[in-house]
Amino acid sequence: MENIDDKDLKLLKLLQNNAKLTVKELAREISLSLSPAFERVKRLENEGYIKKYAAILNAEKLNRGFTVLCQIKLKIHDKSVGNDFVKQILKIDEIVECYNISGDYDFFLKVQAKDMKHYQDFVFNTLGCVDAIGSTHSTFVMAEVKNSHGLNM
Amino acid sequence: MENIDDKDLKLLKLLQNNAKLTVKELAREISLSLSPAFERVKRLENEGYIKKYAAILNAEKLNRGFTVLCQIKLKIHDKSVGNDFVKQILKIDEIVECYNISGDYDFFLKVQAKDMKHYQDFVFNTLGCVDAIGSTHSTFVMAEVKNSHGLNM
DNA sequence: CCTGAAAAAACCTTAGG
DNA sequence: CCTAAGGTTTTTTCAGG
Repeated sequence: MENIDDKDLKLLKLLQNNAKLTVKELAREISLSLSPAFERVKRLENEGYIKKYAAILNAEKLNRGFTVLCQIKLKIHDKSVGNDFVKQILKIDEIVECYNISGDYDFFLKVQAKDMKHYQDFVFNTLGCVDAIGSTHSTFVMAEVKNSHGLNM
Repeated sequence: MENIDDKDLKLLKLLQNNAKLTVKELAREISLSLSPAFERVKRLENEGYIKKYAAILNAEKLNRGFTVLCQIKLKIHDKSVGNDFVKQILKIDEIVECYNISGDYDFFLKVQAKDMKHYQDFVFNTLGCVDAIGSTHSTFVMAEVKNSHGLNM
């Protein structure tokens, strides 16, 4: 893994916050001229520091403003059941994140639904069809206090 | 709130996945010519469907690949303590997300640290200095199974 | 690492259908 | 909604220090 300096880090911060900044603007921010700034951005992209550029969408306006944190226990802890579970999780749109976790539960899901009614339907009719699931525990998000959409550096 | 059609939805999906697509490419994908495609994107931006454009960074390469889900109970449940807590949370870099939640705990944090050692230091020296906190419970992420970095539509 | 120039591409607007 | 044109800006490359 290669090294990055303060200017690279600043570029990453700036682009994380606003991917539409032009090379000219970035160059000014890091006190370099256009060419080296451009080269740095390309290097950060090529070396994988920047995974991709994405539009951050408004979940509320797209009927996905109801966030639930859902913990899951598998019925049986073997490889094939786990693989089966993962395969199904990947196909479910409401699940935006899934982590294999330590503790009493096996998986942690972040679910984005329209509202409580939608979530109930999701639990019964979507999760309910995932055979590997033993039990679930839902925690409801009442308010989003902080969401950096990335790293704070 | 205005309505969006299938083409708008497709634009949002495409841009969520890759914000660097040109208007020409987007136009081709939704089978429209350049001008209306351009107008649609601007409309989606202006009406707030697109909150911003961001570079998605590689947490691993930036020494933030160790993810912990941390639940927090406040000492006292009054407005000033809550506000105080929130104000401090916003300033802590390792905390990338924070939600006010239902259930036994009051807040849910997603923490990105370098490694366990860094996390331990974070719990003792950073969270340890947040006066409002009554108790914490850490759940460690062993593997990221799914992360859409947005909505699945 | 830098400056500066310049080609190529994309953006954005406007006019007309 | 479309095409087409044209100015502006940005991207990208390249020569030379």
